[in-house]
Amino acid sequence: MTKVERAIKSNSKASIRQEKEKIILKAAESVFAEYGFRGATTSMIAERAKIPKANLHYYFPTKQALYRQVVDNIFNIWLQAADSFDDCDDPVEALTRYIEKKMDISRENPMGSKVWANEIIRRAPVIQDYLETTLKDWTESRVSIIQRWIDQGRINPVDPHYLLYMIWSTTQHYADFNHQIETLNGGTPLSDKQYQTAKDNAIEIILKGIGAR
Amino acid sequence: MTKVERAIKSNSKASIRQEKEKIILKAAESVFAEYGFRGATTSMIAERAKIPKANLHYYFPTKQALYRQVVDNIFNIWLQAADSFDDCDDPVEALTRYIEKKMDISRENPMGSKVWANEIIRRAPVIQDYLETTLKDWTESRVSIIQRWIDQGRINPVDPHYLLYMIWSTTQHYADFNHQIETLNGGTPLSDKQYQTAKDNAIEIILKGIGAR
DNA sequence: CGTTAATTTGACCAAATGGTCAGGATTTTA
DNA sequence: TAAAATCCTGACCATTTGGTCAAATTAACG
Repeated sequence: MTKVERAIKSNSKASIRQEKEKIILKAAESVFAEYGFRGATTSMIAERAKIPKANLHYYFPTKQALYRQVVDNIFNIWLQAADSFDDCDDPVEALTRYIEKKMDISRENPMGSKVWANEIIRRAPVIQDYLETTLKDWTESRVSIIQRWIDQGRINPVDPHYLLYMIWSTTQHYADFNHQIETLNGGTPLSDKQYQTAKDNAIEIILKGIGAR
Repeated sequence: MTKVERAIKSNSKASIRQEKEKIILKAAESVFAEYGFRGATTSMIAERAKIPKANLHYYFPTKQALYRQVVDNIFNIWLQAADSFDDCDDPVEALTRYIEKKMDISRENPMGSKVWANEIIRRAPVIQDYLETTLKDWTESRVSIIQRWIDQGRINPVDPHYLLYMIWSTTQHYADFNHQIETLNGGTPLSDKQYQTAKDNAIEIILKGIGAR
């Protein structure tokens, strides 16, 4: 009995679409992550989702539409992490939380991060509007917060932009380059303990690096 | 008079191959950077090199061969940066030099960095052997050096691997994600001055972060 | 039930793809 | 200058690609 068959059993037609879209999106995410938009093929995605290609096109009429959906989901996850920066006015706590959250996302959703990386490398044909609006606004507001910390003498004077880039790159590296890290780790993925150490090290170096602790 | 025509003038048949291969490789690098191996097409590369596709296939019989050549060139650049880590036993100077060199490479050769990123994201189908031999050996030897610094109390105890990953990610981010950075910078690339600041910030935060200064 | 609506899929298509090739142009060499 | 070697390219080809469609299957509902 397949997942879909089980879905049919449990809730039938109503949930079959929901269930299948989820399966397709997951398959699509991993194929887009690995090959980028152009390099990905709808038959690869269909194969990975274990459905005929024609069925895939029943749910998502075009490759574009499917890709768009995948990217939207990723952006929502990104926004989740963004929230963890709020909530707190203390630089140590705010940055610790943010870095932790981003590291967790890299571990739990590496494919999403890779799709994002591919998008940016291709000069963001699909998400350019996000970058210019949501991302830009969020960044500017965070830059202000960090600048205030600097003005208050709570952290050293560094350009907040480059601090953010450092956090983004360091954390996302564990998703985008996990294959390289795995290879250097003797061919096995980082254990939970190793990953915790990586996380601690990242937080430690960055916080100490800006004189926050 | 085209570049090639000039090449013919200056040295003729002997250098024409050399000259054209360079043009093709440069075009190929930028297309592979943008679309990955699968997503790139030989006609796109030919178009960007301003030659007929058949001519491209005269110099590089297959897309694979062309890609291999591009990746080899990039790896050589990588090795260049690797050298700058040697020469010196002082952590501050060695790391400063290394980070500087990597930042310079990101600025001067962003396409190469992107091809590398694509390769890793694709699980290194072409360069896996490099990762397991050259990169692994280099990394292990650098890890030993860093560990010695720690044992000597010259820097704080951090896992050297994660320190290296941080350096790689931070520096390469300025190449791989330069479009995002540009967008957040108001649509214009970082000026030389801004780039210098980014470089200084990266060095400052990392060195202070590990207690080296 | 039986009718309607949603889902599934094999067969198909036009366009794009990596690559070939014959024959022409240019340069080198004897 | 002749012929050998290298370089160039329009036309071509088999395969792959994104996407369609009609017909079949399954579920929903009165």
